[in-house]
Amino acid sequence: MAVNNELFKGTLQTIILNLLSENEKMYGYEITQKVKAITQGELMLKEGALYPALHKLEAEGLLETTTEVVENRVRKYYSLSKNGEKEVVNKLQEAKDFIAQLQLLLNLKPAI
Amino acid sequence: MAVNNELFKGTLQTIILNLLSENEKMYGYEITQKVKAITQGELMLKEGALYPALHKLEAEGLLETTTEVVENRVRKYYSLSKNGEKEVVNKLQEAKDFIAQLQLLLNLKPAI
DNA sequence: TTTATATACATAATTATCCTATGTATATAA
DNA sequence: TTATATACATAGGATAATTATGTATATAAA
Repeated sequence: MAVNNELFKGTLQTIILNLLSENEKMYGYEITQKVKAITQGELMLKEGALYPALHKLEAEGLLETTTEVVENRVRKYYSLSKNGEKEVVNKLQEAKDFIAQLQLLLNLKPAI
Repeated sequence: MAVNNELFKGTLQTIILNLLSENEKMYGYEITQKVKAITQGELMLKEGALYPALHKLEAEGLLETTTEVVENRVRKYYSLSKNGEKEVVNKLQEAKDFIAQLQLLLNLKPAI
């Protein structure tokens, strides 16, 4: 029973940047598997969404890459640049604000 | 300081349906003002997003309309249909699941 | 008086983001 | 030899929202 992927629009960059803030370096396929594991298979990050997003973040200077060959297959590792480290803080705050506002709008505010 | 509207993509229908589950009937302009008030001006619901969304929900049979003339201006009131009342429950659950997964992915899970 | 703002609806054109489908390539299990 | 997993990449299409524009009335400000 997967979640409605439509809702995750706009959150992909934040998810990628946050994963890379917790792991020194990750490669694309690894990111898809990590997302799958964290959400217990509910969110399947598609290649057609992931790779363009990674390329865009790299073009914006938020990610840096190194390539390694492992078992005759090329792996392209991504890691946060200095700017990426700064940006992930902003993106996470944006996400927090977004969730707070959405909970307000939908009356989902948990009684703490 | 407005939130990143990009993140709200996909949540608009849920927001509209939820507001209409709390109010017997609302008209478009009223919905934009209500959203503005709830979020204290952080989320500005644009007409170009709202009206097409209302028309779509009506076309799907989730909303019903009545028109009234108030101070020489036409108001088009929207209210939940029977199907709309059922659908708002599903949409809210989807939103809850989405928020939970996003909090997991971004390590925003509050320590309860 | 005419300009700006608020109210009230609507839609066309553009932009952004994601998904589906497809392609290349290696390794391993069935 | 077929399917599955690993690993990257991109073209084409779908969806949804934004921007811009249009119509129209009422009122406050300049």
